[in-house]
Amino acid sequence: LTSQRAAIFKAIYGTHRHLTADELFESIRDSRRAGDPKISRATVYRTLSLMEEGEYVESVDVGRDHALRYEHVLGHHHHDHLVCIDCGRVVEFSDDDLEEVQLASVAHYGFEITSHRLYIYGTCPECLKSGKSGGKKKRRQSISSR
Amino acid sequence: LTSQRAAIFKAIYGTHRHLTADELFESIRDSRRAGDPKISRATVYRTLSLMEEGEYVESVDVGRDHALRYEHVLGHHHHDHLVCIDCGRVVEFSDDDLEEVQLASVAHYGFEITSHRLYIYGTCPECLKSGKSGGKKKRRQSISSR
DNA sequence: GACTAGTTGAGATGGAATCTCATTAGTTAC
DNA sequence: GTAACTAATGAGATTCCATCTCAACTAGTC
Repeated sequence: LTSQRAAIFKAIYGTHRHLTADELFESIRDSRRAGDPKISRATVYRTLSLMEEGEYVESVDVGRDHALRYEHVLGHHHHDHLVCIDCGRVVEFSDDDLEEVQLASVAHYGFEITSHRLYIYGTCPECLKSGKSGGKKKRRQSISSR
Repeated sequence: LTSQRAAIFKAIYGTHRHLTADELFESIRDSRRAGDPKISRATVYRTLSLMEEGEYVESVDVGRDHALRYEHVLGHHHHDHLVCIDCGRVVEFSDDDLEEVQLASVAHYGFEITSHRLYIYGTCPECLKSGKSGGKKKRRQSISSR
């Protein structure tokens, strides 16, 4: 465990935000705190891979046109995302039954399942109330990840 | 409707495979069939965006280290995707129970649900057999779960 | 101190997708 | 038929995220 790795660890476990590798890199590089070492992007990426493999962090793919974000995972539970197509609001949710049914659905294909990604799109209560839905579609939303 | 667009349309509706923009581009460029026009990558990407917006095709995100794949969507029933993170193979599946459980999971948030996307990632039986799957690929695969 | 193994930093590289802008094709007006 | 407009195209440059390369560094061992 080098001082670079410790700094990354500290940064990720010290916030509840979902950080990108680059945000992490910049925050450590620009930090004036004592003990924060010199660091390079390569090290951040390498360390995040290691941490992901060791299941200390998890990456969240917010869409093809955004960098991956990372969240710490010790003491946290898996969740999916409910997205408002009008205002872009994201709600996290989780449901163990759902997880089970998902796995059951594909069991007979013989894959070794490692992960999944579920996005549910709709209009949130606030947007429904303000009645604007049905207006302009979010052209990018359909791409789900561009 | 230009001849380029027609060629793209024809190519995508002429197969059940899930093609990447680049595969599409190459197949049209290299085609010696009469009527297939000169084409550029930019046109392919532009046309795919248009077709997606018009709901003629849908993009399938096979993972961060693979290009997006496209499938035609007219005359098809909703389905989800089971994706091999090693070879990129995509299996379509659908399960009405799963759909119901999904809706039930988020019912209490008060959203008016319009659509969803579910990708389940794993290693397909063939790749499992060829045994290479512990190797280098793992890290790139981005996940929002597990 | 010299050997070895593992880690690091800076910049080069890679791949997918987008953008720029001059050229071309298609329409309409006269 | 052709001049004037408008829209679409192609080639290559560009962007962005992520990975790779490789020389320099560190830490532990003998």
